[in-house]
Amino acid sequence: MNSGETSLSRGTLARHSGVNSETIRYYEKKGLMPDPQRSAGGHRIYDQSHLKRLSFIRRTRALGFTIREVHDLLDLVDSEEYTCADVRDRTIVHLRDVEQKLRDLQKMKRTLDSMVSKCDGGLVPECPIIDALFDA
Amino acid sequence: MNSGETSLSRGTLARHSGVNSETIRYYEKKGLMPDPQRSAGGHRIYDQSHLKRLSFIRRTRALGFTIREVHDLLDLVDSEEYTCADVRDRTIVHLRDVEQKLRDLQKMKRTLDSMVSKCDGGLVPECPIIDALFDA
DNA sequence: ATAAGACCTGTAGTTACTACAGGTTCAAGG
DNA sequence: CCTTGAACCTGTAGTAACTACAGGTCTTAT
Repeated sequence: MNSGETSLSRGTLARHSGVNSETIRYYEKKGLMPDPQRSAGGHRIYDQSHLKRLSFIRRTRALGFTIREVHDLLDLVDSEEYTCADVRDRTIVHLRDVEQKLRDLQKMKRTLDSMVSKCDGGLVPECPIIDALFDA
Repeated sequence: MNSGETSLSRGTLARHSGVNSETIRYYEKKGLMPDPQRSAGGHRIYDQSHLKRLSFIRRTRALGFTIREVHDLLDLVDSEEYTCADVRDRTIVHLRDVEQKLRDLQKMKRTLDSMVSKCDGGLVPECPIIDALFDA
């Protein structure tokens, strides 16, 4: 059995995804991760698709999306029962949000870049970083 | 008095920054916001610089940085006592993080863009969005 | 066969807010 | 000047999203 399918324990999934193993249980309870298969003794059994899903959740959370929003994004994937118009509307909301985050990060990157390049061993230059990043 | 300086109450600062007014108190307790001036009766008095700082905090938190990390970024601004090498090292750490977040967001934006453009009124197309966004 | 280590459930603690209770101050209208 | 209602004060309690622990069971390498 299990020729091409690698099965993973919760701990292994945790190590591979970078998500704390307790958090995996938490995501299951919150409905972000599906109830997985179980061994005869009750241990959770995961596969590659769970790893992808969990990595997606980790990165999306790290970008500041709430659990609710991640759930929403995953619904776009999981469900076949929305109309295309629904999906488009929901997607556009997230897209606006993503675009704003992108602009903010680009500003931040430019400022950090310029700080790094200005620093050449002396004392701290005058860095009105807040002004540069976010004018009011 | 107060010719060019507009002074702001906590509520006004909250409305202008988009940060909950209770959260302003919280940030003060955590040392992200400075102890502000007080009126004779004890009310907090803010100015334009507080507004900038608070907006910075809000956006940076929305990008998934922890309070600790925001504190760290603000330290780069506030302090004159670090050497330039210190600042550069700390900045580079954040820069790597920002660059990863940028890559993730760009992937997410591309996928959302393509979802929106594919949707033209029918049913949901097959969207293996997780695969598209984050291959394992 | 057995013992260390990973897993099980349920619960309690932490971080980052957010809301409320009970009282004081401010500022606009009379 | 006085009132009165909104906004503010402090301290504390509640929520979201984890994270850790306690006490017991299962797995797996020897």
